[in-house]
Amino acid sequence: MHPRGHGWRWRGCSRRAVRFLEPALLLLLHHGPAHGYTLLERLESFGLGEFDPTVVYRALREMEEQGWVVSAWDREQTQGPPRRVYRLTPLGDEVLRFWVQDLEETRRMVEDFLQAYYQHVEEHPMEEEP
Amino acid sequence: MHPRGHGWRWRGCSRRAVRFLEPALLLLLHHGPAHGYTLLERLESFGLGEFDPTVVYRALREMEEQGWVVSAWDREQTQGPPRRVYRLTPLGDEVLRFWVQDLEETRRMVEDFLQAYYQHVEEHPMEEEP
DNA sequence: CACACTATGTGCAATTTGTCAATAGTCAAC
DNA sequence: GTTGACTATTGACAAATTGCACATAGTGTG
Repeated sequence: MHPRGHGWRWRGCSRRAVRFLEPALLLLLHHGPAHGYTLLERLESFGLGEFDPTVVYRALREMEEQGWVVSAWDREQTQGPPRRVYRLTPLGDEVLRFWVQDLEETRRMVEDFLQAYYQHVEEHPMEEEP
Repeated sequence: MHPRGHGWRWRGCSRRAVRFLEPALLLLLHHGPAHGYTLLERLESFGLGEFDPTVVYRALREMEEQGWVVSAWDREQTQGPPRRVYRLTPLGDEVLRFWVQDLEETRRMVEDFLQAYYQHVEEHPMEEEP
């Protein structure tokens, strides 16, 4: 059974993947330059769900505004229209390291939360309804 | 050093990959009924950062709309104006269990990401700038 | 040329989040 | 008795985020 239909909107769940988008793109670009369309595919094989192309392209353009990546047009080796090839900048590399620190902290938070949950339900296995 | 000033936004802590507010409130209410103001304080002692009161109260009202909690006014044992005491419903209890499953999945994602990162930087310790 | 696939982009509505300010009761001190 | 500090909740609106529908355009195949 799924909590939809009980008023569960699945927020935070469908949205969760989006929160990983920027760090995931930075990490993929740490492997080497790439263009949006392949990044889109690699993201999915990354364990996160599917992404709307628009969202990915937009994220890349915003990351370029921030100076985390730079892009150049590639009109050559393409099986379609020209494509924009993104490359990580030193700043982007730095930002990726900060993201990693942040995810470490997040991991601790998730673990603390889950531990608190399991410990509590262990001590209070049945909840009496008043 | 913090990446502010490099275009990194980091307002509050909103860009964190995981949002804990709702599951944390559900877990706190699993301990027993409580009103917003104390939940606000307990959230902070929970290891998560500080929360804006408005955000917490709003979350509680929305959770009530969803039927995860119910509230009643308490005009008695108060050191101030009447307060709204929230209590977890059976549905809220169920939703908490789904949140826990979701956080387990999130934990796996964070761990996979971090592992991919560390593995990659280990194999490519220095990035040459072209 | 019609069609599938590659590749990127615009624009806008809907939702979510942040913030500022308002209201209001209790208590203690002055 | 009123000023100020703390308790407690809410409203309204701006700003940011996200989803989605659609637009554009090149390449290769039958």
